[in-house]
Amino acid sequence: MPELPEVETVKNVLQPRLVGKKIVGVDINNGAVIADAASEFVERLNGQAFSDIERRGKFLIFRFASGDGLVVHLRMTGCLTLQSAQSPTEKHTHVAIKFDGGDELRYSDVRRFGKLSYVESGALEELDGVRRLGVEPFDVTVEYLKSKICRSKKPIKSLLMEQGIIAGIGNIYSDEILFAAKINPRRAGASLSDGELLRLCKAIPEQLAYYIEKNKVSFEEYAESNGKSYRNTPYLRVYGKANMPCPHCGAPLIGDRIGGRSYVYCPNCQK
DNA sequence: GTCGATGTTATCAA
DNA sequence: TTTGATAACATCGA
Repeated sequence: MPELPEVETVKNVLQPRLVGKKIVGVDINNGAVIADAASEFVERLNGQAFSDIERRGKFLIFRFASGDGLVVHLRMTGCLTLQSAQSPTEKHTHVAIKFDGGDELRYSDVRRFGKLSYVESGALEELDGVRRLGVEPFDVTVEYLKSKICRSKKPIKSLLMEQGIIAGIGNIYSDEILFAAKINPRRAGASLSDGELLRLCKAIPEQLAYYIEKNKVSFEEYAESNGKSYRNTPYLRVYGKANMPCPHCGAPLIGDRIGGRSYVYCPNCQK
């Protein structure tokens, strides 16, 4: 499900409620979502106290007072909620991290693509995936972007989704970014002019910041929807809107596929 | 019942 | 080098 704006929402919702909480137990219903052995995972989490939450790309990094950490990637359908231990559990809840106050952090994931990894202090950045990430979208410069894509024949949409170039952009927001920058998703990276690179470089942080803002939800609202309350989808301009009128020029938006991923663009506005 | 698609990513073959 | 298929898995809609 989530790309950077949604992961940012999860972080913002959980942060104030989670920091300071001490783990008194861990229930694992399905060890498939744990990177290492389940028993070891439980043992190491026990007694840890949360000190902070960070987001890096689409990864959530929970820091403990001990210096160790818990790294979570939600992939397609992963979901984290903080709930009372008494509240009914969803069908696909695989892990429950229990606190002394009687509530628990639950990880549910219908398709089980997501992963939870316990990481020792100092080894956080070396975790596979995290280690290979490119810059955060808010730190992209024209020079950086140019250096990464100017020799590539790959479609710019695919390049935007490469986590090793820019961390956090997926299928939805690559469509939205390219629409905002008025660039055809199929254009080869190497074919972009300096002017187009500039537009792209501006659109990347602007679009993500816009959708983070539109996605702000209260803790209660988030909990109520079992962590599925992503409120920014009504504001999407092209993703999932094939055949509907372009919000800019009114021409019908076109749906197509690149490398197995569907995308939508306006043939009139995006050259 | 079947097929295709779904917001992710690692890996492998051509 | 790069592109596409595949695999992990469950669910939904046509």
